[in-house]
Amino acid sequence: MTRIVDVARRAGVSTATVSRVLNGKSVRPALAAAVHDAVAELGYTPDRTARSLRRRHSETVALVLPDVENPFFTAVARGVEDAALAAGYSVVLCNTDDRADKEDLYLTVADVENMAGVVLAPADAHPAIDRLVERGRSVVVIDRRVAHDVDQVTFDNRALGHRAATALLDRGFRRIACVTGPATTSTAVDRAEGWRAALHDAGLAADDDLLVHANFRVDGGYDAIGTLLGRSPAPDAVVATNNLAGVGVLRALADRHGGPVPAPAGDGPDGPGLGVGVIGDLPFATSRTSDVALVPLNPRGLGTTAARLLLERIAGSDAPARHLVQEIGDGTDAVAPARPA
Amino acid sequence: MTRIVDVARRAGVSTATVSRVLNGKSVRPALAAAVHDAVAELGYTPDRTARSLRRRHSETVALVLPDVENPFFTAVARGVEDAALAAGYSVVLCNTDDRADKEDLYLTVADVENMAGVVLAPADAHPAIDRLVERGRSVVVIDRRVAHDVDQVTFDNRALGHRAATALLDRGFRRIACVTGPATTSTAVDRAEGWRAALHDAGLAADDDLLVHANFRVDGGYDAIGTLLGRSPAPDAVVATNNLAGVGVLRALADRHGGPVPAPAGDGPDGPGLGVGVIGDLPFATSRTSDVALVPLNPRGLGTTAARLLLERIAGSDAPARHLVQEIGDGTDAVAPARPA
DNA sequence: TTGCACGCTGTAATCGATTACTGGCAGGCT
DNA sequence: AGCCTGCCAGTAATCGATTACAGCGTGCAA
Repeated sequence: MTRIVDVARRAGVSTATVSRVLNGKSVRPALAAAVHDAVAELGYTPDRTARSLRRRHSETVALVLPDVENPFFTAVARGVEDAALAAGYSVVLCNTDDRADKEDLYLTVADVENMAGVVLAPADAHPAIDRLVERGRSVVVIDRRVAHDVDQVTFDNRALGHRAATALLDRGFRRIACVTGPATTSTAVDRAEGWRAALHDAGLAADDDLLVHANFRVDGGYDAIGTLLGRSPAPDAVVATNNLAGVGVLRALADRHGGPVPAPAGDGPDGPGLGVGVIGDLPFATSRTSDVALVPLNPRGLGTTAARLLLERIAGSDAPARHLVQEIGDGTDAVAPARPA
Repeated sequence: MTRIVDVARRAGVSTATVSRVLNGKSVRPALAAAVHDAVAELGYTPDRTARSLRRRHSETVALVLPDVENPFFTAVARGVEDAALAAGYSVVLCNTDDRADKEDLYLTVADVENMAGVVLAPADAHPAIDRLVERGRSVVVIDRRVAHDVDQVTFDNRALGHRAATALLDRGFRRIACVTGPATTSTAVDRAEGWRAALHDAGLAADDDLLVHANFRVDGGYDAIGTLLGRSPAPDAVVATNNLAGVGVLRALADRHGGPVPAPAGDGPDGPGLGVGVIGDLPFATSRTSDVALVPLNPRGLGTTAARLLLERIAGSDAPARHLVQEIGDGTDAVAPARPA
């Protein structure tokens, strides 16, 4: 292992000078050149651990997610990883299973490991990030809004719900149900609100019968179809407000009578078909998705945006906390400042 | 930040004693108790960075994967994470996109970051792990076999291929094609070999026409169906040797005539249906999977097994390199030693 | 009683990079 | 000439935990 002293000796300078050259402080050109030569000859890379000890923070960021097995979050992870890596940071991945206690654990780990920062998709509306923030660690919250005064990046969830419902309205459906997540998550609530607003805008009632608070997993969507088909009158279409609920809905329909229908007229042989709208992407769909009204998201963009904010904080920005809205149009990753609440 | 000296002062002992208590060396019980009290009162946690500097390796393991967006690998990641976390290690995730250059980069990062070890699903048969091994870092290779003398955990891929083909034979199919991955990966080759053997065992010819070397992604499976339907005589069923190729196959069939058929008799309205067998799981399938002959895997078990081996190495085991075969029966994570090659 | 061995504890060195502080030198000003 | 300023480079302190080494006390044997 070559150390900084080896480089210093070889270049005929002090370790301080080597350090300065490597960190871009001003040094006489001749010495800088000698240092660079020595570094190249010895193949020297600074020891990250020693550097972290001295600098009091590491070059690692934590990405704390409810569920890495959800393709939405894996895409987020890719985005974070891309941006972080380009800046020389590594990403450690942490799964909370949507449980506050595991989340706390990981946030503590991030703290005692002196990680440079945390990107957090919180399990509930009150993540334990205050201590981290007080200690000067950078934190960016994504996907779900929280009341804390930290940087946040979310989608315009109300607009997403509105758009999904409108797409089904445009296809001619009239009695449109909504399968959303727990009422405790802002994402679930906001998307459902958008759905409701779209129905109102179309002059239709958003019957409470038609709103199901399930969970954001496959089984939630699956079971919700059972519930909804028991309503009378039954809906003629359903909006699933996230990808996994959408998978569950589609699988339930496939198990019953062959899948979603593109328009109200298209009754299948096994009963009246349901139209389906899904907020999110279905990268592993095993059926035709052209009959589904998809409102694609841009989770990877969400990840890169969050990482960018985080890196700015790590670099020392002390601007007031920002709340960005991740744009989704056509997979670009443009970002708009949040509407004033 | 409370440091070890604070604890030492409070307990009225030296830092050496505190360290020894915390690391389980023998210390007079009275002092140990005092240290424990002080630790509890101050809420002390040792600084991992400082510890890593001194111990010359960190408490982090790298998990280097071709593609975290593939549900198979995310499940592997969960397994590794569970086991590593239980042992107090963090996991950093690295995406190689199946490219050797990115893989090299990450392996180098793992080295210069003094990571305790690496779990690697290699992009090709010759990962650059020799330098890591020489430097005494622990390495476990998973999923694909390599010629290096390191611990490896794989599935019995030949048996998997055999089983998938046999399942289709049992359903009455006779002209069974195979869509597998690049001929450069042992996994793709072995599974195809199993497919071929099953046909031979049934007294059928494994026509070269029916073996497609695609890639292990969705588009590979999708396009392969186009190729196979152009053969004459066309196959009556197809084995996809990994999950994503399976997704592609199913989606291609859905786009053409409504999906897989459970048996050769079941011609659909839009043409002769194909039977489908898939090695792997389809957690995000949006169609009925009961018509698909699934050979489920146990990627999470693969991950925990690999992590277990890795942790043993990190703890200092210098047993000869092991090659384990991950069992898949019923989702358990039992492990058998490899058959002698 | 003296000597030796053993076991526990404390002091201080160590891991490797960063950086506060000090000192030297050059150039400009009075 | 004498003084001050500013720039640059080197020395050494520093981050916090671990551990080699030394010292001390106890107990046993001669």
